[in-house]
Formats: sequence, structure tokens, C-alpha cells
Amino acid sequence: MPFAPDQHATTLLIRKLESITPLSDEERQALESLPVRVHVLGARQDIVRDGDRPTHCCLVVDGWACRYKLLSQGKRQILSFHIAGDIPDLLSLHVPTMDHSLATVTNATVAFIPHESLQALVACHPRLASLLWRDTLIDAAIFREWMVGMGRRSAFERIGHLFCEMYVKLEAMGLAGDYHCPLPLTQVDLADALGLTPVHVNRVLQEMRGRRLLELRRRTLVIEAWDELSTTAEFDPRYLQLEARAA
Amino acid sequence: MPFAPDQHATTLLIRKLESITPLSDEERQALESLPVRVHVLGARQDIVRDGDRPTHCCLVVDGWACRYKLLSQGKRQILSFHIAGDIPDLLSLHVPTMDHSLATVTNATVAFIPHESLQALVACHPRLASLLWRDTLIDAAIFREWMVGMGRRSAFERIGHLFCEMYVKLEAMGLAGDYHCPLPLTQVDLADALGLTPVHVNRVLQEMRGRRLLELRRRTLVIEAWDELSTTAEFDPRYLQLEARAA
DNA sequence: CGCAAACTTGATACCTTTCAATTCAGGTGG
DNA sequence: CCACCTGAATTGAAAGGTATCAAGTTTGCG
Repeated sequence: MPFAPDQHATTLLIRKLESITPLSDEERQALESLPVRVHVLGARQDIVRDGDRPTHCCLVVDGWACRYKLLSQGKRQILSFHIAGDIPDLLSLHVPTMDHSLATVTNATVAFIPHESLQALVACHPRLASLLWRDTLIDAAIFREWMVGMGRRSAFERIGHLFCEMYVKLEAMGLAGDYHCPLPLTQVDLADALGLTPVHVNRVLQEMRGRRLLELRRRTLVIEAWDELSTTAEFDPRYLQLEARAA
Repeated sequence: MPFAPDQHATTLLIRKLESITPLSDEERQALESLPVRVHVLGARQDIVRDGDRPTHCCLVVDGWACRYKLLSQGKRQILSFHIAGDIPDLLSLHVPTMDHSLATVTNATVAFIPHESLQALVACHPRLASLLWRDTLIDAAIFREWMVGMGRRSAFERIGHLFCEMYVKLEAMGLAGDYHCPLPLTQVDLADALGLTPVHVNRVLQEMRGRRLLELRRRTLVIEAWDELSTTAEFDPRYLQLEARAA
């Protein structure tokens, strides 16, 4: 049986939306007939750049992506990480010009969906519109949580919080379990995401390993003491709005 | 002529949306007939609390509001400030339970709009839905910019950036001009918004005054050297998506 | 097998926090 | 009209968490 990447992409999107509410046949079919263009990209490639006016949205099918902003003197702030099922630049549907860039972290396959098709989709299917809107709102909830981290949490708590967040997100997509998950980020990436220095990330990581909270090697994270890590990081997953999935 | 506060609230909303795109008569009328309930609140009162499941959204008509999260040990992170025309908890329309609180900063008048009415509005008027969606996306853009600040900018730059942002937002609503604007925030508020300490905010403020960049007294801010302040803070207002207004 | 990227380590500097008073400002009541 | 009161702003001294800078040392991969 031949591989059908297009279908895989839309199926992924349907699965993701159905984890929130069941869809009607009509809605499902509307999603299936979305004209997607699937691309395979290498690691660390820009998908959309700050200032661009995209004509497509990008659904992550496989691998990791991240959004980031560059400042003067080469400083970088990573704004979010994205995994399969995410549409990181869905916002371009209603805000024409990008205020940040989007890039792959790992090798990744992404599906591009034309704005017109999505525009038509949300015009005809208000419930799908709501679901997609909701998705951008959860994105914003994650931003808020990161703001709390950078504003009020120590380096240790910030790193622990990010690890808990990524684990839970991956687990919800069936990409992690048993406290094991992929974490294809360098210490520089972590530093740029958390507002820290790579050197300091390294030292905190060593402390975490020393305290037997986790293991992190060869791009995979093992959380050995979930309870201790999540409580000292004050991680409360409600903001991810995943409870529907559990039901 | 008697004061009609309800009408004032919907008019404000219409003005705000029309600053982005012109509305049809039908759309304008739909907005006008929104059943709003206007409340006058004192300063520093919670409007919605973390964990609540609101049944209404809150349009700020006058005064300032802010969103915040509380952490253990009484730490607080302010997530955003809101002025007339903003609907800070519009997200509750699609994400039922609040992951943060919303409170007044000053005495304020706010208009509550039932979810059902907004739900009906966006179902019947896709263009209004897009505009409101867009509003939540700009909110997220501001979060991202604050993340950059807390992650990668010095205290000086962060404070300067916030002042530029608030000035531009207020000016766009006709609430500021000539580099003068209201700024009814205490140094504690600023500290909690920027991830700093009140003591440090105080010292940086003194430096800014010393360098003749601004004056801040009696709850009003005067930016005396816009160019210098905005360039050292690397303030680029594109993320606020206000250019439409200028046209 | 060898190179480049990623990770470690050490020593030092510094921005920001802490803690603890003290001063100032605006609103109130006598 | 002034003394009083409370929240806000200011100051000083010292500690601390992170950043910097500058080497090493691994690891992964071609």
C-alpha cells in the first residue's frame, strides 16, 4: 500500500480537533478535502520569516518546529515549540504580516494549506472556526505561562516547567509515555527559550540530574521523579486545556 | 440629553472594530443590539478570577484593567494591561475556564456581554468573528513581545518598551497625544508586569529621569525623548498592527 | 578517524534582589 | 487649615543568582 502523505496530514488535523469535540461527517470531509502541500524539511530551516506575508498556513506533521524573534547583537528569543498537529502560523490567517519567524528544530515534515482554503473552511463551518480559534487561544495561554516563568520563576523552576509542559503535550499526541519523551533541543535552544544562558542551563541540568529528577541524553528526556519535578516547578497543566482528552 | 452608558459601550466597540475595517450597516446594527450590562467598579477589584468559568465577556469602557497570575509565596505576574475598547477575557468564549485573573487597575467602567449573544453574533457574522479573532491574536502578539522583553532585555529596555507600547496603544484610542499619556501604575505594578523588583524599577526610573528621557508624576507619563527611548528599547510597533488606523 | 557541534568546567563580574528604614504625597478629619 | 495617616516612592548596604569569557572535553556523524 503506497504512502499517502497528504491524507496523513489532514487525518492528523482531524484527530487533533476530534480530541476536543466530535466532528460531523460534513466537517470531517471539509477537512479531508483541504488542499495540502506536504514538504520535508531539514533541521534548523526557516519556514516563515519575520516580516513575511504568508499565503499559506503550516501544519506540523512530524518533527519539531519553533517560533523565535531575533534582536540586535544576535540575541534570540524562542517563543514556542511545536509538535505534530500544531499549526504555528495559523495567526497569519487574520494578521497579515508576521512579527516573528518560524523554523524547524529537527528534520520535519510540514503541510502547507492555502489561506483561501482555510478562509473558506471557517466561513462555512463555524464550529471548525471556533476550534481553530480555540487553538490560537491555547497558544496564548502557553505564552502567558512562559511569561510567568521568565518573570517570576528561577532558572531551575523554568527548566523543570518546560520539561513538564513538553512531556504533557507530547503525551497528549501519543508521542510520549512512561515519563519518556523526545527532546531534540540543544542547551542553547533551551537557554533562548527560557531567557537564560547556555552555561547556566548546563549547570542547572547537572543539578537536576544530580538530584535524580531526570535524565537527558541523546535527545530524549526521562523524568525520573515527576511529582517532585512538577511540584517544585509549580506545573499545573490546566492551561493546556487537555482534560477533554482524558475523557 | 441623558447619558446612555449602554450605547456608549457598543459605540466604543464599533469604533474600535471600524478602525480596522469598515463595517456594513447590518454588522453595525448587530453590534449595537448586543445586550450589554454596564458596571462601575472601584480600583483594584477582581472582575474574573483564575479558575472561574465566566458566562460573560468584559469590555473595558473606561479606566485600566490588567490580567495577572498569582504564584506561591505571594509572587504575582501581570500579563497585560487593558484600556478602553479592549475585551480582555474574550478568550473565555472558547476556553471555558480561566487560567488567570482579570482585575481593574483604576476606577473603571466595564460592560458585560453574555457569551450567548457573542456566540450568536460570530455565528451570523463571519467577518465580525474574524475581527474578534484577530483581536485575540494581537493580544498574543503583545504577549510574545513581553516574552522577548523578560527573556532578553535589560530592566531599562523593558521599562522603556512598556512605556512606548502603552503610549502607542493609548494614542490609537485617542487617549494620549503629544507624548503625554495617563499611566496609573505603581512601581509595584510595573515590577510585577516586567519581572523586576519594585526597588529596581525605582532606580531605573530615576536613571531615565536623569537622562531626560521622560517624566512620570501623578499618574501621568511624559516622554521627553521619544526617539532615544524607543530606539534604546528597540521598540518597533509593528506587532500592535495599528498601521490600518493611520490610513 | 576526524571534524564540528554540543556539552562541560572554572574563575570572575555584575545586574538585580533582599532587607530594612526613611521620606514623600495625597486624602481625611478635627 | 493643619495635623494625621496610609500607600507609594526612595535610599543604603550587602547578598545572590546569572551572565561573561575562555578554555577544554565529549559526542555524533560523514
